[in-house]
Amino acid sequence: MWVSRRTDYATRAILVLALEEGRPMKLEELARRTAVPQSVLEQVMPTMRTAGIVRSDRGPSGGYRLNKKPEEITLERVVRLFQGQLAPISCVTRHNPEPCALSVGCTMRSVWEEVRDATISLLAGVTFADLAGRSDGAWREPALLAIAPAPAAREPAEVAAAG
Amino acid sequence: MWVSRRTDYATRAILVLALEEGRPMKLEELARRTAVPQSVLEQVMPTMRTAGIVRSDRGPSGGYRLNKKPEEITLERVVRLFQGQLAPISCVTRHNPEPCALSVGCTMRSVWEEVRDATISLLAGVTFADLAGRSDGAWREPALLAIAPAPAAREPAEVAAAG
DNA sequence: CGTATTGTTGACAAAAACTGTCAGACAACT
DNA sequence: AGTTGTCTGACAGTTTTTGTCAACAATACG
Repeated sequence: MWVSRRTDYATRAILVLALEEGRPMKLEELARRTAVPQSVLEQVMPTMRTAGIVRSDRGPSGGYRLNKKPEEITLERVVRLFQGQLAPISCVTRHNPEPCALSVGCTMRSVWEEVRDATISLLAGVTFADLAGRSDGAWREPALLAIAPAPAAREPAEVAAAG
Repeated sequence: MWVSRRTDYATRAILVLALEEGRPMKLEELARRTAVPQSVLEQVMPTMRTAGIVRSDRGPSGGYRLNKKPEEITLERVVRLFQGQLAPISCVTRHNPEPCALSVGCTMRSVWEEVRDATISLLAGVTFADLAGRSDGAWREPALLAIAPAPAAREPAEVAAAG
């Protein structure tokens, strides 16, 4: 039910690039605009380059650009890249699901499959052109990025299940 | 995008109890029927008891029973209990979301909210009466549980994002 | 009462995942 | 050649997850 930080970072980066369509953006600027540590983007961006989502040019006047049109990049694509399998549990991944300890008649399976499919179809239906459209300006203000990131507190809802 | 093992275990346990409606089931039997390590169920079941989902009786002839009718227990309830916040990212939890580093105009936020809501409404729409209905027999065969559980391998899909 | 049976609790260890940092290699442009 | 910028892998600290265990509390039954 949770998306890793790198996934979050990646989507932000693509969104910024989509808004800046065309102009190559340096890692340093991209990091600033997305409020992501540059050292992490150093890892994230090459992964997306390998996947064909962005292209990069080295040297002065280099930087990152989208390698496709924003409307061709779905959120699912990006999430998948960093998140791995989208299934909520290992016995219902779409490709080679792990054999279930309760293989025959594992009833829960069908529900997890539904959750998976709902998530996937939602993510697959959103492109970065859509997102850029929703964005409208606010992102372009570097001043807004000055807010300090709060430390993440991620506690279970009601009772601690673990000791 | 992933559900913890304990969440999985908990749902299995409730399902088995729903199928056995009425009869109290000992931890040991429950563990066997769900293929869950007993020592883990020792943690999971009391949590569900505290939450009012099951009741327990000690002593000989004791064990666990559902504390509500299966149709009153939604999957969301159980998942929430162990999974904590269902939002895919910390700035979009329904209750006190963490302030976003890009608070104003954080475009991604709306999508994560959609993912969250889709997941929640799906989980909230499924009760354990439904699940028990889907189950139909297969679960009742202890023989089917003999299959050894495979070690979980949970790797990113395409390119390793981390070193 | 006492004993066997069963759930309860908290501490704990090992493993895995996540996050962020860094240094040095490599490529392209001037 | 030098400068700018990307690429890669190793790495350390932290947090989460997973499972185990032992001591404890309550109930049933003789």
